[in-house]
Amino acid sequence: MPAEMPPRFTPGTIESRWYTFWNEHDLFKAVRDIRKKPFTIMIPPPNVTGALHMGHALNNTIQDIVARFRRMQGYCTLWLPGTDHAGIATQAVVEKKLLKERNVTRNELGREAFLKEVWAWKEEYGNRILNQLRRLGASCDWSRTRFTMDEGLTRAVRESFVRLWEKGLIYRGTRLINWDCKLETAISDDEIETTEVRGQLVFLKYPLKDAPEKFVVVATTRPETMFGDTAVAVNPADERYSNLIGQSLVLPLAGREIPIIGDDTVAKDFGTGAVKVTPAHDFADYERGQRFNLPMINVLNRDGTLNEQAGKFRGIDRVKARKQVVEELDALGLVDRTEDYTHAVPHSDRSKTPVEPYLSEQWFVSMKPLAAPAIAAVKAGQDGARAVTLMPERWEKTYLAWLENVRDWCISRQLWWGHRIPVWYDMDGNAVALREDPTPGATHPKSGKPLIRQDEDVLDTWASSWLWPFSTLGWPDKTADLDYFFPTHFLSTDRGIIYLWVARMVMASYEFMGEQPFSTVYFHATVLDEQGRRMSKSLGNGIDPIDMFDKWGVDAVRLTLPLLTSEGQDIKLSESKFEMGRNFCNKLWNASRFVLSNLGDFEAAVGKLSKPEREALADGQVTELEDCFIEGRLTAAIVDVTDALDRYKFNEGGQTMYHFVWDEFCDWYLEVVKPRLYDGKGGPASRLTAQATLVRVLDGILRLLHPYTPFVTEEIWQNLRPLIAALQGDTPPIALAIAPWPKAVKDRLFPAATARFQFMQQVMRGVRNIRAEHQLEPKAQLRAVLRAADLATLEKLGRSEQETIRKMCGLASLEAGVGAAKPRAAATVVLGGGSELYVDLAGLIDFKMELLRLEAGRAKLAEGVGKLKTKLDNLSYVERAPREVVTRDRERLSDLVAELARMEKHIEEIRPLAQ
RNA sequence: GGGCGCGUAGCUCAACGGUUAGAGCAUCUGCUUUACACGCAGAGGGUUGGGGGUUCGAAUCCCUCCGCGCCCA
Repeated sequence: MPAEMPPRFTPGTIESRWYTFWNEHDLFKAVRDIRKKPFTIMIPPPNVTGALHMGHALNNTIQDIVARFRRMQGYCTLWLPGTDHAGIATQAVVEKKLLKERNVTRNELGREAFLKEVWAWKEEYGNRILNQLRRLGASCDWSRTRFTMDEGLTRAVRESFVRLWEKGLIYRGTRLINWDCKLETAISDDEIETTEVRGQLVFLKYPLKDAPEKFVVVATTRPETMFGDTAVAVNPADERYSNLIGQSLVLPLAGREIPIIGDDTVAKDFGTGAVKVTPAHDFADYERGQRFNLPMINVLNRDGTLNEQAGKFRGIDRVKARKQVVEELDALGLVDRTEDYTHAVPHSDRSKTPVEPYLSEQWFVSMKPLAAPAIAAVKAGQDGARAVTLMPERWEKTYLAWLENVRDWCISRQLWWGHRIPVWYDMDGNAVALREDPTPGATHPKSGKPLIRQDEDVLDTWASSWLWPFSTLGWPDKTADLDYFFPTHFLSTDRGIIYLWVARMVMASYEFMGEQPFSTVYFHATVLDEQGRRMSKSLGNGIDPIDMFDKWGVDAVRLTLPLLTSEGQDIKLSESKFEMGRNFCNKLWNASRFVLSNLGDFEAAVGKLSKPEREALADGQVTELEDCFIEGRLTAAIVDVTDALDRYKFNEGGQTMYHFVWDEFCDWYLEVVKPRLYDGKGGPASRLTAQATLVRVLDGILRLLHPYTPFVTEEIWQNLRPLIAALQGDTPPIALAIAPWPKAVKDRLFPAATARFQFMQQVMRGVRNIRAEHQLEPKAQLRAVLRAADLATLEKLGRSEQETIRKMCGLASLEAGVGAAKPRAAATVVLGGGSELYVDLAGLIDFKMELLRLEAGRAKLAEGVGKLKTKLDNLSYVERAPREVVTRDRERLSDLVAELARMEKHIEEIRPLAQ
């Protein structure tokens, strides 16, 4: 055993050591190879301002499992990493920093100087999250790291913009958009966080024009927007108001006349059933305004203060104005009442201020024409195949619902950090989009007048990330990478960005590449806290993955996360959950210590073999029962794990390995094989076979586990590597990370040996059960008798297996035979298939206990018999159920009946002893 | 309001319509057995949220009610 293997697995040092090793040998570099199939994963680029959170840890663990699995399977695997420039977030971070450190604003600095500052910040801090991914063990091709503001990706953004422009799919228009009053920019839905706010619902009285003493009362949480009201809407089915439809109201303070309109989308039971309509400051009202052709009156300035429409309230911030307007109206007797009211208010994720729906001139992309192919992509064709498969499948519905009702995309942002909109204007304001910056003196292609200025705004960050699957490979150039690695194969992401990113990538890919961006999209679980709440900074309930890496080891975290969830179900996480992964890693570590410590003489022994002898050993031509058993179980594990990973069932693969390593390899094989290693059981040949089996099976385990726990498996495997080399007579790969994925050999399932081994397990469990239930001295040497049902059963247990049972169960003797006699005073275990096990307990126990034990067993059997009888007595069951099901039940019943009878016989035999 | 999901052992979760519903943690009983106490050997623990239906057969499919979560409006 290598001296450096301590009895507890200590993850710390080996993690960085192997990560460095893998990279120094360029093992993750995807080198195009026409003989290999490509397998491509594009990382969902995290914000360059970001820090690794648990969602990232899970998502990137999943991607790394797939990447490592495919790499080991021999695919030319590319996992391409990178970050996005996160326009608003990054600009906000740098603005804050400048204000704090130098007390300057970006406006004081000027656009160019400010952008220099942002780039400097990016160079210094922008790699944090990528380094955290390295810590996680991510097997990315770092040589291909991309950033959405790279020269190449910038060119891609520009090319895409101009192409859409040329197709007439980009237009400028005045629309209602989400406005961040603090940052003074349009923002996307993604940058909005809806929070519950305690506010007030104010009931305002709007007088009827023709009967000023009468009022319509409207309820609102934003009274200050009343200056923008251009109607009051009621449900036409609402008897309280239906007769008023068509009449006019006089808008207080403003004195304007506004109509009462009938709109069946108005909720009769909300507030008073009459709502003020403010098309320029409310999304529902905006649509209402369009339908009813209402005027739109903007009452806000860019900074959130009221504008001249608000008369004397002009220049006052909307929140302050809210109070003042109510006071003023109250003085006029126009406030009916106020109620406390808790409601959901959209806040800007960045500035934490309430977002205002704001009417402004922005650039938009027409989405309808782009949506059609993206819709077709997820729908199954005639052959049942689809270009893009969503997992779990149910997200198709969400995806389709969005695309089928897709609205035009506001792509302009009033920021400096981002891709500047490649649109230039002449002196008359005629716009043109250009691939290259215009040379001095360039003119507008249509007006012929000189282009005098570029649009000030930048594009939404998503306008670059929707190109990510191909811009990262060199598009718009026709590169060899693009040709080889695209379309990509697997995308793992958060379901929260299904619209913002996933659907848009599919649209962009069909538009610009003519095919799908990826074949499978996997929406991973959301990581919640112990109480099932989303982890968030404001709640402070987040668990920092880096802390968990330090505390439990990266492998433990990586293994635990997929083990905790089946596909699509969210994870309720607490720190202590990682104990499971930590304990497993330690188990694997110690099993390996055991194996390696018993292989000191292995290389020398193998060296003495002839070539055919060595090859037979290497081929796993095993003879002993336990060797066949564990080889068979390994084969089954290979089949199951490969299948699970092929289907992206990470939980299943992890469970399979957990169970195989712990319950089969450690608990049974290692224990059974010990006498051959320690005590010379079976002689030197048997020892060598055991050693070869240990090498082979541990090698297989390490390979199968490597995608889940890359560090500990690599560490162990490197220790095992010389032994693998000796056994195989060749040079294994330099690292487990690039070792071939195990292949299952069909004829190595060994079903007969497995059944025999399981019989042996049954016997041993029987003895252990008796020992425990009767609280016998652990060291008491017991005499056991196995009465086999028949010769075939008896032959399941060879001399060697009987010895194993004796040794592992602490038996003085084990007598086995078809006609073996039951000792007079014995505890009994009725085994399946007609065999029985007796443990002679004369003078050792109170047989009242044994009577109770048997009676409990009888009750269980009787219950089973009862259930099966009822089932089989049912004629329609026998007639309608599949024959094999009925046959199986019949056999099972006759077994149980026989067992029950024998159990009863034993009870009667015991009864006199229990007096 | 519309859509989606969830409710199974004390807790967290599994379980292609078909053996007596399984794991991990927790609990209980033993154990310093020379890989591992981050361990070993045993055990207990369930009217699968309630009600109804389909079926030979339901945790699983349908309806309904109750509770919880998410998305869209």
